[in-house]
Amino acid sequence: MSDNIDTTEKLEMAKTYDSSLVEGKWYSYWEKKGFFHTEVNKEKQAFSIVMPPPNVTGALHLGHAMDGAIQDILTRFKRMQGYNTLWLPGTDHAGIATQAKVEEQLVKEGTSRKELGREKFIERVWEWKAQYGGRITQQLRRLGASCDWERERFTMDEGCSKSVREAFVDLYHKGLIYRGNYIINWCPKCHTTISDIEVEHVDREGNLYHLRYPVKDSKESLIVATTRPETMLGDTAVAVHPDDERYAHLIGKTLILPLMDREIPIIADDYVDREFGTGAVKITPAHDPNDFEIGLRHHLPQIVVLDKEAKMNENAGKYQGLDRFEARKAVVDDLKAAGVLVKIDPHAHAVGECYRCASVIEPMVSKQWFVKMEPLAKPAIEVVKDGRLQFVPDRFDKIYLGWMENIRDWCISRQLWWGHRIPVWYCEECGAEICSKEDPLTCPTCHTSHLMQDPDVLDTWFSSGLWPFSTLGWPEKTPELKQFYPTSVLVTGRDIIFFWVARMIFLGMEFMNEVPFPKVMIHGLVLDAQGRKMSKSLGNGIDPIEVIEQYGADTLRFMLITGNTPGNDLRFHPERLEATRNFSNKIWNASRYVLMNLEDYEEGPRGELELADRWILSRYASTVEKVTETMENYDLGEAGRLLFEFIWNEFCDWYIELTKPRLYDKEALLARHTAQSVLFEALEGTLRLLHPYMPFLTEEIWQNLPMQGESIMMQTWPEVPAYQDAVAESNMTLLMEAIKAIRNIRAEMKVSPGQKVEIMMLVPDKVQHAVLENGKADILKLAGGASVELFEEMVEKPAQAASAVLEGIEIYLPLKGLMDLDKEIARLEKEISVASLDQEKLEQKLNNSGFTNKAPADVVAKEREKLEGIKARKVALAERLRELKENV
RNA sequence: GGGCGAUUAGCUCAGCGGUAGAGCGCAUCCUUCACACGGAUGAGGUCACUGGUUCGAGACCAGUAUCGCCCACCA
Repeated sequence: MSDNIDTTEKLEMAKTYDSSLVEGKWYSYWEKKGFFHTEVNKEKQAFSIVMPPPNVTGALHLGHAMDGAIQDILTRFKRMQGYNTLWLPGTDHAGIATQAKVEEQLVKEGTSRKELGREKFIERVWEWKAQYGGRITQQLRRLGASCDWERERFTMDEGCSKSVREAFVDLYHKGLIYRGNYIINWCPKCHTTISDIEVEHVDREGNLYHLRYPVKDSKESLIVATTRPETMLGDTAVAVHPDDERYAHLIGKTLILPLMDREIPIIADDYVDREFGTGAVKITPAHDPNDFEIGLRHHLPQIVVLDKEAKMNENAGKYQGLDRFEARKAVVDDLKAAGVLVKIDPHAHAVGECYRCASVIEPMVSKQWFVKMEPLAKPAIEVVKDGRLQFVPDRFDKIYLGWMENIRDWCISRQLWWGHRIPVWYCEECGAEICSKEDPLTCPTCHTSHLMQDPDVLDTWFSSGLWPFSTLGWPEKTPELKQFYPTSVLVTGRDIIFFWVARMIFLGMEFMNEVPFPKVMIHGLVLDAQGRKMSKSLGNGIDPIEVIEQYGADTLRFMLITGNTPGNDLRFHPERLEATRNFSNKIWNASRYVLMNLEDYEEGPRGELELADRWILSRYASTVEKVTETMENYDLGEAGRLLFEFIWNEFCDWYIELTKPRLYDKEALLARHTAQSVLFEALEGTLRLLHPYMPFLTEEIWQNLPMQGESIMMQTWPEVPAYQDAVAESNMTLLMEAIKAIRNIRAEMKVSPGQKVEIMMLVPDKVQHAVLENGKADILKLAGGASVELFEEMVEKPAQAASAVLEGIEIYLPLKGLMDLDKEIARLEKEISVASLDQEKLEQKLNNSGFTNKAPADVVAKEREKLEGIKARKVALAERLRELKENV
């Protein structure tokens, strides 16, 4: 036990649970005791999860909180089940985001990245990381995350960097990484390329400009339609469909490109859609992905007309220096003046925007590094198809496969400074390209030392794609890698399936020749109350830390996990926080009750179990079984719901109430001890079941129970006890039904709560009779009776009495002078009509020979039984009604 | 242009082949020694629509509508 944490302190018996008083205490206790840490242990089966590394620049948001809660629940669950459990945390260097953050800071200081220079700048980023990078991991601790902080990793730490280097060099030598001039997505604001999935397509209102290009040496002309007239400056052809009769005679002819006075050919290509626009497309190979492809097919020149700022460059003639949107206006004006502009139609189309800064992306031909995807995608597709890797829920299989099957090469070079530098050097003397794990000193070809490293860094996702094994020591064959790879399950949001999950799968297959995880548990997004994504620009974000401070981490966790189904988005409703907090408080108070009555508890054999004891133990056993099963199936919401129901509706509402007479009777030693013992067992076991969901609350309570052991989190997961007792469950149901019926009459007849009434019950069935006879005391207490009298038969039924008719049982509350007879008559009539409806439906069903012939025999028998019950009940009700009417 | 998800009580969501459920909200009552962040009782649903499969369908199939989200090179 740690010096500054006193866990022997007696439970503060406050009526309301105050999470803020206990959460910090327990977290540092767990961490100091080393409960989160795992060593390799070949004797035990492993369970491992790698945490999706949040950006170092980030602050915890509700998405992280949900993601973390799920992983922590699974981790705590498996740890208690006895697995050698590792939840490996870490953060991501997040190239663009981090660089931008530090650049912002530099601007405030009146300097800039360029002024500082590359080396100094990177130093500054590391300083920044040292200072602020721990925020998000501290926040994860607030959530209760039981990850192994001793193994915390960072995508740019030494080990991960070594993995990145290894992976790059290996892929390079296999020919799976190449450099070349291709069309890429350029962000003019971030000044870097971004990959295809980092481009967000947004529908925008724009125009379709129709331009007339004159045919050389002819009076004819060709009208093309374009949404981006300024790119005409880089046109190197116009394409028409090969079978388009309108233009067949023009194919092979030459056009004069207006404004530029350049000659460009008319070519034929299948790509052209005859229906769209005029059926003639201007081709700008350097600035459009399709045009680029067409350009390759027809060997067209590529004329880049934009620079890195998306301003027109020297190839744009007099437009040089204009921003692309200014250039558009200028070009359109000039085209209009030249009589080339035929018309402008409004036209909505998708514009690519930078996922980060929302600038319009410029497709551009540029020399970049790419990962060749086809060979890597193949095994990554197979493992999902043959089930070696499964998405939970499985509908995400299709989404993943659809993407993987249509994947294009991955542009991995970024024009940033913060990130993993591309391990390629160019010889300034002979032009040789050297890719190596060790920094080369001389050129292997010409042996000079004039080498220059490629200035670019790698896409952040390249390093996170190696995360499941780079964090375990790869490329070294470490014991950790051996025990914990493949990891057991990956938990992440559906928004990064392509960015991250897919990359881990194909990189895992390539380097480990094994899936990185057999299961991927995909959860939805946390939306605001209106169902919108939470975002900075909308200002609708909720800070999980504020929620934790107000309601407690347990409440936040439970709320985020329950109330929806796996894979679906969750709307954030503050009212649900209150409801969940009330649940925490309910558990707290139920435990208070148990603890208050456990002061003199000593272990020892129980006396005879009462019905309620057998019932709650049976219900507890069934809860252990179902909770375990649903958790094994990753259905955490359902398991949470089961716990909620058991704790509140069964343990609190019924069992606790039923133990009171025994607990408050200090004379009945054995009976009291028995109740104590059962209460204790059910509560303690339930706390263990609940611990993964509500680690702090359960620890606080558990530490106050007369238990040996350092922490609930290190206890074993409950086995299903052999307490199942169908008889007890059905007898208890009968008793509860009777009590509820009496309560109902009292409420309906407006009998004041203080008013004790005589209760008479007609119970001909011997078994039922015995059950209710034994339950007399409970009925008195829970239904507010002055006396309970049971009859096997009743010659004369009480006249002025309200009644309830259950199946086989009639209950009478003589309320002479207290009741409104008309009201009671009306009540009975209503019940009879409801019963008649039920009877009618059942009879219809049973008269249907299709049903009786084809439905399973037990279903038919059950329906018959039901009908008999209803009939008998109806007879009793009618009888009762008749008697009452006679008395009016 | 494809794909996915949602459509069930006023609200938020479970249920996924055998007579509709929870939480919140609402109504009435209750400050009894676990809890008013509570207890008791109750009201409230032709399970979006149309067909089909089945003895039987919120539940399975086909389609329609509305909303949301992904993906996509029609300039």
